[in-house]
Amino acid sequence: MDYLLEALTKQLISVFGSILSPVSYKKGAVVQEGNSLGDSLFIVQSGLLRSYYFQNGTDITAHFAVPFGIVGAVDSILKQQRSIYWIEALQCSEVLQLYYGQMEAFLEDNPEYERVARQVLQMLYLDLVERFEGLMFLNAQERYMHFCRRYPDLIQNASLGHIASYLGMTQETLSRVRRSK
Amino acid sequence: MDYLLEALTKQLISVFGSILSPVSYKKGAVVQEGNSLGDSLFIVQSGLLRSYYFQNGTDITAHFAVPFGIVGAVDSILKQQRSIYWIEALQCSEVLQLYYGQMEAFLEDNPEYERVARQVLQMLYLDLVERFEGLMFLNAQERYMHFCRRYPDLIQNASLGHIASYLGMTQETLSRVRRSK
DNA sequence: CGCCGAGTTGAACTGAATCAAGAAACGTGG
DNA sequence: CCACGTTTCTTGATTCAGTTCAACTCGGCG
Repeated sequence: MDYLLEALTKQLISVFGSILSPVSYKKGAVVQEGNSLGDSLFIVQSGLLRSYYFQNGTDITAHFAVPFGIVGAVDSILKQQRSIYWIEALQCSEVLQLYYGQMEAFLEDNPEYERVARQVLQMLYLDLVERFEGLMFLNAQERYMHFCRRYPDLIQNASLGHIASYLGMTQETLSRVRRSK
Repeated sequence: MDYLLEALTKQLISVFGSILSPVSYKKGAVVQEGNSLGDSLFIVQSGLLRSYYFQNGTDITAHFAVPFGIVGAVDSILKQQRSIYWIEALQCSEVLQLYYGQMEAFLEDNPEYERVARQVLQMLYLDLVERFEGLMFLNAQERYMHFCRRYPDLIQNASLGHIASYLGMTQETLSRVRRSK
């Protein structure tokens, strides 16, 4: 699954190379403010980012982005509205910033690359299907085990609370799950 | 939200018109067998279809497709593998069948229409985000109320069990939710 | 040192699942 | 048109996973 992501990301970099800007963030930095127009996607080269939003005042992790991963305010980009998502660097990170407007313009001129954009979206979609089914059919422990297999590196680098909200459980529950296995 | 879907579907019909085949199904008909290569998308013109799959022997509704909606074995199409989804007509229905292979070939020749395909995928994605967040943050009653607002016609045409599994609850729970409000 | 955020642990509570039994609705054939 | 069996829906009693709330531990770091 992840080699697929890697291949796709490399393709993305080679196709959009001319409009990508490398940026570095240090640990804790805000990459993109919420409640604003999120105009970029970020392709992670090293480090770790997280997107999150607030639901009744509590911080909910929407997505973790590890190397070769992509993160962005998808709602803002797809719906042309202010984003609910904040993006922050959980570790010192290097990313390639891709302005969505520039990408659109580029694709306008080079529609033969639309396919790559579509594949990125397909990947996002399939990812979400997996998370959705996890919520539907797996209990807290199973979701966590699945997460550990999928993102082994995150277990040390993301905090309990961040992971718990990503998995749709309280941090107390995740803490108990961890102890019990 | 739904006028957007309607606009997109009309665009889809006008762009791919030459490779769409009208087909009719009577109530209860199997539109596409599961466990096979699902090679088509279906654009609903009238009636009601449902896609579903089996999870530990129980029938889970993945998607309802009302007029202007689209249904297909997305897993099969995106991952090139046998589909877990079955598609059936819940009412006598008229659809436009779009063979995915033909669509790919068509897009190969006319990449300027890739954008339309991407928009369809975006819509599927945003739909799924909404369902995901519903599962995360809403209780059984809230999910059902949301469903009623979104698909008012389905309440009479789909069975309790079909709706319950779509919403991620048992049919007993849905029955109680209905009584209580 | 003492504070502060992050994680742990405990006890009580709760929404929904499960299991089991009936009631209603439905269609099919006599 | 009724009788029958099947499927769909309802209702009740019980159980359980996970939440909530509250207190406590631990490990830095000023």
